[in-house]
Amino acid sequence: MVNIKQIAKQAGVSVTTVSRVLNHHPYVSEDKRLRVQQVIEQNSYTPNSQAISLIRGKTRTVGLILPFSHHPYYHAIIAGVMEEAYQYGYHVLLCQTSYNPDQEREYLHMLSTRQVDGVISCSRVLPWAEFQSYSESGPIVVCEYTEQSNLSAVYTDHYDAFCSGIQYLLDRGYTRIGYCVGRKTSASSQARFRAYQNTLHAAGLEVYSEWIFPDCIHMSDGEQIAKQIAKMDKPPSALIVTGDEAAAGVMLGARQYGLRIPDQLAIIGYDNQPISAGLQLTTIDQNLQEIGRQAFSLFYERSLDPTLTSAKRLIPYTLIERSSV
Amino acid sequence: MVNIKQIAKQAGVSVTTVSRVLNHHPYVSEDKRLRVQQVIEQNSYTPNSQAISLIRGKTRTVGLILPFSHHPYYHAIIAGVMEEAYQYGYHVLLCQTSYNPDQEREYLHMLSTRQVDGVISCSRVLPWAEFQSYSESGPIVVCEYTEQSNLSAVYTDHYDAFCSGIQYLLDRGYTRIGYCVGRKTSASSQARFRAYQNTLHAAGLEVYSEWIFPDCIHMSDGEQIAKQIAKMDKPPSALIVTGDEAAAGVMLGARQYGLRIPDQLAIIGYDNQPISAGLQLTTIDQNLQEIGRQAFSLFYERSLDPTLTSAKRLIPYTLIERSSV
DNA sequence: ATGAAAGCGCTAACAG
DNA sequence: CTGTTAGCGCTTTCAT
Repeated sequence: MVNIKQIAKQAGVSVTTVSRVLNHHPYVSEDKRLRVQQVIEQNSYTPNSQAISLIRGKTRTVGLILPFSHHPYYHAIIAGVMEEAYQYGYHVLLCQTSYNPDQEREYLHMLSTRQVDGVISCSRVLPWAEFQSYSESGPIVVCEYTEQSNLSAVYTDHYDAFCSGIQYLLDRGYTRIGYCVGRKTSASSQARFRAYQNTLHAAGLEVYSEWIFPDCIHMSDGEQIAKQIAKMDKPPSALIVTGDEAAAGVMLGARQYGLRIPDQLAIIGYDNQPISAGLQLTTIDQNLQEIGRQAFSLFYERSLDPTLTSAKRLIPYTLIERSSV
Repeated sequence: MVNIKQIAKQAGVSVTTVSRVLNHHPYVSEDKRLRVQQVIEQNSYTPNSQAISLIRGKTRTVGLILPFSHHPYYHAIIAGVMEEAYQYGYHVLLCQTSYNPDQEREYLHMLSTRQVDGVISCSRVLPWAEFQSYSESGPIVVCEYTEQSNLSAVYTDHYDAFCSGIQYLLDRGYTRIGYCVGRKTSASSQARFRAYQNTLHAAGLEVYSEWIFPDCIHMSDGEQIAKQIAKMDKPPSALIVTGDEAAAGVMLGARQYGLRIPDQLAIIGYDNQPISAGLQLTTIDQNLQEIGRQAFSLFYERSLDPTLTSAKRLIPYTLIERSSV
């Protein structure tokens, strides 16, 4: 592997001059610049980015932490982050945690070891205090709501979005409303539970805990839930499912188990994934790609100017009406 | 940021000793080891990985090149690569090319700049000769068939898989067989065309070019094709669609445009994605996750032992019978 | 068992 | 405009 020293020698100049040519500095005579460039070409020399990262203290890489890379929800965010990162010449290091706190620590730790300039997290499992402590080593952006002062955040108002989904169902005469979420303990699931309680209470309706289905993430989860509902004595007549993939599962399961949509079961999905368009599924689009883009740009701004304080960005959602309600 | 020198000073030892402790070398007295470890803890010191990469000439990172991160096909491969990479303590850098040759070059170039130890490519657009030239700087694995001697490859026998799909349809009495592919010019599409021609000719059937649909990648593409088919004077009665997402689109479109499945249109998908299970779609599973895993392990072996020559690995496929045929 | 010193490949004062 | 020099933070001979 040829290095800058050898280039300098071959071109008969100092390494500094080579460095200047490399970095497009002014004050290099035209003939030397040409000579150096020629030698660089001849040797197809390229600077070692490890050395540059070491000296500059920057890697132009951001870590993207997610629980698993197997779900369209994360793909949408990945796509948004990648799009923006590419714009600014940054690389994205994929960090899969499987919700394992040790693995999460390990990845956050890359901030301390300067392997990445910052981190974007889609799935914190560590307690906020510990999680936040890593931000001493570089900007961290989370894709969920937080009040932690050192963390930047890009998020959907899940409470509000859920209320509006429920209200949409109420407005259309549905009174037996249920919902499906992913991990019950997540902050967004808790916000949704509050939204559910408050909106139904306000409408003078009762809340049945049997109509709340947790651990509904993949298509197969949705199918199982449809199966359950088909057997219930007192089934919900409408369902909000936080994720189009799972919602699609409910739809397909409903078909299998003889539930007509939307007559017997109305469904609102989440995220406006391609599948929701295909199935004519009404859905709440929380604009995941935009969340990814904004997450990167929040990281980027703070990376350029470390004196910047953390920022919070609320991303608006849209209810997309199709024919599953 | 505290460095090894400061740790050494605080612990009253040399940097060498600290380095030894860090790297679990023998020949460090127990008391010094303890002292050093304490100081490391106190300062929550972590070695700078840029410096280590620089000195070792390795980054423990592999670049994963793909055209876009917006399709379940790539997610499955990503998941496989990530799984294996994690096992060996490697990181994965995501490199999105949008099929742009310049971008592809740029990413391959990271091999020369030592930003990654190797590259796994799911989407080569550069000519083989140029593409292969980058392998001088490190191992490259492609997820497609190639005869290039310096490239490792993990691939499905697309010719064979396609033949068996067509044969499956022929065996069930279908004679008007068509198919959908992604990019028509890709090597796999060409193999499929040959498989199509040869198998149909062997069966004494004619080949209609109108039954070959290119650019069928996303769900919406599939829907459009169903629409076209519904309008055709002489429509195919069976279709192989290389990708379950697109196949799902065809199914859903078929429903919309009044084609019964499988009576009026039989469909075989590809990849055994979750959606195919949901829709009861018969599909050819080319085991994408395994392709990802093997791709990493091929990279890994060559990275450990650079004298190793390139390897080719054929991954078997399976036809999964459900009810769309 | 321990440390001094020489780099890894590059950038950036500083001096000319 | 150009080159000398001192590091960036770490590992690794080579002495001791």
